[in-house]
Amino acid sequence: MTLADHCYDLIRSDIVTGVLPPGQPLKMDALKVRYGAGFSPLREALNRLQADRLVDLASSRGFRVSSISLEEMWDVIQTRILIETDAIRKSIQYGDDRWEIDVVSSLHALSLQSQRLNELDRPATNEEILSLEKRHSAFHKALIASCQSQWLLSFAEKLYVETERYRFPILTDRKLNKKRNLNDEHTRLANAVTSRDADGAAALIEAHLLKTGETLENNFEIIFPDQNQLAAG
Amino acid sequence: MTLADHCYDLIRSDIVTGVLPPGQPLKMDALKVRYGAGFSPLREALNRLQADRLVDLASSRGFRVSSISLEEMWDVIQTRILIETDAIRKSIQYGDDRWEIDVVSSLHALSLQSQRLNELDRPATNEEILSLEKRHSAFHKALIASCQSQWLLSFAEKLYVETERYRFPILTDRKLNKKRNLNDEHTRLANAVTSRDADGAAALIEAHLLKTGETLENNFEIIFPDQNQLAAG
DNA sequence: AAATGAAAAATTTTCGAAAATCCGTATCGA
DNA sequence: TCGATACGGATTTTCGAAAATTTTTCATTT
Repeated sequence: MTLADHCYDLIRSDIVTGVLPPGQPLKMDALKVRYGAGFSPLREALNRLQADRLVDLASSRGFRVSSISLEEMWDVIQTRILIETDAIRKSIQYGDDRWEIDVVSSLHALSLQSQRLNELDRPATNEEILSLEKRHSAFHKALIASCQSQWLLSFAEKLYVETERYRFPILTDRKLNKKRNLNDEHTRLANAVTSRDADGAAALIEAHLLKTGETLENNFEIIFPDQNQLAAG
Repeated sequence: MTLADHCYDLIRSDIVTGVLPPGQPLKMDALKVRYGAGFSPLREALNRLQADRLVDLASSRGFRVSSISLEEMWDVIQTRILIETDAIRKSIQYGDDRWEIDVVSSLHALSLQSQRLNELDRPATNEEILSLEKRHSAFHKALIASCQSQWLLSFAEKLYVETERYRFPILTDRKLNKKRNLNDEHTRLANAVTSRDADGAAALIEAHLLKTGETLENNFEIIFPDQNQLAAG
């Protein structure tokens, strides 16, 4: 892995976790210090992130973390529904044993960590939440992995990351209580997959994403005060 | 516009027109000479093109033009159908007068150039074909322009460019006769749009893209001998 | 006071040299 | 003969200085 790859991962993670907040200008000198790399790998990473719509680039005016808004969040959710319902149908159509096994095992990995964090008598550490998030991402990826379309997969990946920008800060906020039982929804999804029920799986994904959107909307103002409509500025 | 932006445009155009053929390794020194720029802007451009899936990057092994295949072409077409049918529905739902006018005027611009090239008693120049292609792209963009989803628009743009990789070499090959009357299909699309017929427009887009896919498939072997399955190598 | 514009400061962008890495070839030992 | 390994050239990747650009400051004019 090159330095540019490494910078890409680090900056992307900092944007998703909110360490680099929406709208934040990204000055090259500051980035150099923070990520311990020269101009070249940093600029390569930023150019990739621009293609992911995670940073904005204004000619000769540098990079900044792209803004967020409720409108944009619903755009991502709606587009995810379009992409992922199609991808899960194809995945169910083409998937083999190996794929089914991956779905089941990634679900189990996710529920183990989910359970573990639920039973904690203290707030979860950032590391524990990152591990949960990693398994959550892996499960969602597994569901559509055998759709046989590299384009759908790449779009789904980008959209997923963008939703995490809205979701991650909710996970780490200890004041918010997360009543929603995701385990149930995830299990039903995996069941639809193993019984090769394409219509059912598509409907479950859609419901799951709509519910996610509502959760994100309900917490948006609390987590991101005054961030809405920032794009208009 | 920065040098990096300019390099991006030039290299992207060279990939789409086939000047840089699929699979071609892109050596930095050669690019430096060809595009008259230093390492930095070139590498920035290549990193963006990688996100567009137009070039592949193997860690420390440099860039190469990404391969093409019939399989990949159908993946692009199928994904375009998914994205563009949804986008045109939303576009019809949200579009105002300005949008309708843009559709009509971009259709007219396209048919003017199309007519002009048809009536030529000599083969069209590369420049004339590039102008046609520009208007074709503008028309397709206009149809979905008011869908109100930046994500759909950015996906549609990337997919469109990728299809042009298969289509452009057919346009410039003087031996192939292009019987297909695109004007008719485009006019019907514009009509569906101005009569706000979402189902009709979606069906027309789908048919249009499927037909395009068939044309590309029929000409693939002639234009790209031995290119298929290159990805496997 | 507001607007203009020139000079200075801050910042981004670009360049080519230097470091790191890869790839083909030759050499060695089993 | 085959496989492993070391060498050298080719190539990519990274670095920081230099050039270009934007932003800020501040004096001057209207």
